[in-house]
Amino acid sequence: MSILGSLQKSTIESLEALFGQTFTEKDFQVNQTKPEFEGDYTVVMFSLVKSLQQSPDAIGNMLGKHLTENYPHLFSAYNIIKGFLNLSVADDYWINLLKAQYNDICFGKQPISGKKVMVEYSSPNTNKPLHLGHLRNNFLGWSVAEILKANGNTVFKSCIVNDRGIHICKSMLAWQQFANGATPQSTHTKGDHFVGEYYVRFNDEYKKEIASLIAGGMPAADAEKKAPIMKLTQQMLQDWEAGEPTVMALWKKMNGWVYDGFDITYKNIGSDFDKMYYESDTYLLGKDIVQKGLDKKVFYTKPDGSVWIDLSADGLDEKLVLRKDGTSVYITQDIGLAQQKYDEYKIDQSIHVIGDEQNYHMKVLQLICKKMEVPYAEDIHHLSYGMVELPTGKMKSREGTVVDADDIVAEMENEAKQKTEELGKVKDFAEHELNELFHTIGLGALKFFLLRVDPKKKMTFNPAESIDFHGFTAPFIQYNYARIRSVLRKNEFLKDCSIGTTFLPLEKELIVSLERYSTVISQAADELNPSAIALYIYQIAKTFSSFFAEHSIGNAETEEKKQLRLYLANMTAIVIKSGMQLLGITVPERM
RNA sequence: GGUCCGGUAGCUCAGUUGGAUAGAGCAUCAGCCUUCUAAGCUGAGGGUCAUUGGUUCGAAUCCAAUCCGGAUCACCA
Repeated sequence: MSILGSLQKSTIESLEALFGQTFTEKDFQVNQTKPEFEGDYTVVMFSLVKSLQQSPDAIGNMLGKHLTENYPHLFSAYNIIKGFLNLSVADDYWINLLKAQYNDICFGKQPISGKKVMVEYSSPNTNKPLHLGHLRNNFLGWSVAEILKANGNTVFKSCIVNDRGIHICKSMLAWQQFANGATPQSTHTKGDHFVGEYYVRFNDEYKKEIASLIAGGMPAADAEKKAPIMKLTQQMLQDWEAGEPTVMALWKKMNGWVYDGFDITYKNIGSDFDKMYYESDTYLLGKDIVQKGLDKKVFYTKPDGSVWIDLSADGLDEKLVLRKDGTSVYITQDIGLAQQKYDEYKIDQSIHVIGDEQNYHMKVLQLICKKMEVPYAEDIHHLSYGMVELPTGKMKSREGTVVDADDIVAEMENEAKQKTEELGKVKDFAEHELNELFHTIGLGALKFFLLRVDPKKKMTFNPAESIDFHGFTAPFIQYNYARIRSVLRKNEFLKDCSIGTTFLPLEKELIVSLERYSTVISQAADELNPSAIALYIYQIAKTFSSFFAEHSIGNAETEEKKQLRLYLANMTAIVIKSGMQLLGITVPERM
């Protein structure tokens, strides 16, 4: 049990013994003690005043006395300042923790609980390459999956590929009309980028046609519908749905190019999936559920034959679930896919990593599932994250104003290369080791940059300012890991050597922080928030960095001190490596 | 217009179910490499927590109103 948990438990027991009243851990607050006061953890008395009918200081005195007397293995001293009971945790406690856990690579993680969770993330379209916004999604989804695993869940990572629909036909049509048979191979272009160019080309041509129609006197709204290239695209979609062979062949060919490109990108950024869903397989799902909903009178039919749900009583609007021609819409597929995931994996929770622009859509999905009374309705969770914007505003693939995923990763690696070469510390590395290091540092910096911010907040990325490698960044953390590893290579652990009984302030700060790891993991899992991990690991690295500058490990005053510091350094390395892994970031042995 | 999200130092962000004198990084300034990696360390300056009112022992945090920014409300996905 964590020290926080032990403190809560012993406080509850003490209050019961002292006052004969039963409390839970929610009835009082426990904080880390501020550095300006003596102690490690603080119990705030005020919330107990009402039910105990005593002054905060009186309760604090009794509680502090009782805790130190009855739990001497946990608490060694206490003081009370203005209603705050500051408790000093016994040095023995930390020494024992250090001895037991300093080399445990599973430290902080929970055993498997049996709970099954699916995390759906990434969800690319097959008409354009991934951009910076997708990277935020990918890093978030992957990290949340790892954090949930660390918290004992069995996790399935899934991906729904938007591989059909009018937007896919746009790039197909543009290729058909303008490519003259060009291929990724013939142009030496990565497949997803190649197809993306035709998606942009479509929109350029479309705009031109609209402009000339308007110039000819047609109203703008009509021009958008009547542009010849759009008419052809709509025809192509109908042909696709009819399974017309040449369209199907073109579709398969171009999607194949895109998948070849995605494979490279996913491999490069470390995304992987246990299950791929394709919209071309799932877009008809959900229709039979709509029928059930009609039977249950959850849905209703309008005179033209279209099917709707009225959510106005829930503060939303009427929502279409089936077109008048009987074809399904976006939400219909999601209803069907949710059912399929549940049937296939018997999951207890389904997490959808989707941008906040779809908050409304996900709310509708959850509501429909509830009204349909499906068993998994309460377990659909939308992990909503804010958009990544440029200083000039939103990124738009259609207009080509995006920060491309492959480009930004390459730039970061290049940046890492430059800085590494300037410092000149790894001149003995072989070329493949150097490339691996640049990848580790560059991609790490990018992942950390995107993950350190609360997911729900939108963020601005300024391409003119390079992402930092100093301060609250992955390279800083990686650097501290490398320093620890260097020290550990140069010094030996002695078997059966005492590590002393006391701590200097910075040693103490480090072990107290390390102990919190499990609490931080479970908090991050509850909140589905990797930034909690990022913040914590940075704080660990910072504390170690101060410690490292202040105290020598190899030349410690005594052998006991040296051993203590080696234990501390080793445990710090393990927590840093473990925590960074939860963010999808690797740490180098040297840099 | 309805609904939802956000507004904390020049910039980017933390700030636990309300708690002690609101914290980091970047940038600026001043120090620190002859010893374990200076991608570092130490220190300084920098705040009307958007505004106003309320709730109470106590509010950046909760409530109400207002201002500003964003998302969304498609027979698109």
